[in-house]
Amino acid sequence: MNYTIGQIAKMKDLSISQLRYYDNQGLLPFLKRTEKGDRVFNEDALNFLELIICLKNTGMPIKEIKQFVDWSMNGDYTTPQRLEMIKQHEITVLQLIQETEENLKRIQKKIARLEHEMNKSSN
Amino acid sequence: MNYTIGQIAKMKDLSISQLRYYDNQGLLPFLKRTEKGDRVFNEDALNFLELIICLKNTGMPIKEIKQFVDWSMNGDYTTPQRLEMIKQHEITVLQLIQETEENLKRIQKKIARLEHEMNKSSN
DNA sequence: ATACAACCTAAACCTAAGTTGAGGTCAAGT
DNA sequence: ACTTGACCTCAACTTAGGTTTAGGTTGTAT
Repeated sequence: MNYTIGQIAKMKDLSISQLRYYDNQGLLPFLKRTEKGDRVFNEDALNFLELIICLKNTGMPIKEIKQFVDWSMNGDYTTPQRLEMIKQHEITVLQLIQETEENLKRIQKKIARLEHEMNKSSN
Repeated sequence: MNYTIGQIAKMKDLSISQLRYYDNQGLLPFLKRTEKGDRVFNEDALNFLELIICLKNTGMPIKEIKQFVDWSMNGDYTTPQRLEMIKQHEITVLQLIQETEENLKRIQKKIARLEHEMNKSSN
């Protein structure tokens, strides 16, 4: 199945200009074009894009994602580099989750205090 | 106990210019100054700062934090607004954690595939 | 006395991650 | 024929969140 940039934008909840921006930054080198020049996403492209979105949404900067993509296009001998990068990113994400959970606790404590305060002042 | 901006920066792992920037954006209205003009953080200020850092690190934009701070300085009748805002933020953070956990799974699958690929090519 | 460190302000500068605008191509429907 | 919609490029613009720079004050150690 093939998709246009507009269809992908809707599916993945990104803007069209965001997708074009990623392409310009070299994040989507696997994209084909029609004779007319329109970008074409096939299943493989969609799959790769999903990985890229995943890395982006977990805080990896675009430059770093580009390095990963460049390695991916460079064949199997780059597997060790990619593996190392993504393992490091896994650690980062695990830390992020943990810190966010601690922050969540603090937020919930604050909620409890504000609720207590509301009950007081309603008397 | 009172602290200087430099001490706070080290404690909270922020830059001094970041703290001054937050102050300029109106995030630290509780700060006192010495006669000389130096910022002074006391225990209350430190506590409030920690909440602000917590909101910031869970993705709340500075403008929104400022709204919260403004309400906080405006006395008890703003408790409902503050409560509503922070409850909404709790939901956002819960969603963020969940999405990040899903992304983590995808990253771990990718790691597994890359490791598999390395084993193959080492034969 | 003088040098150094730690603080200050205001304004200019910077980077990442996009968005917007002008001007253009093409295919489909009326 | 012509309008509409979906795509295109390239360059300029925007926004958030800071950092840097230049110039200045103050308190402490040598």
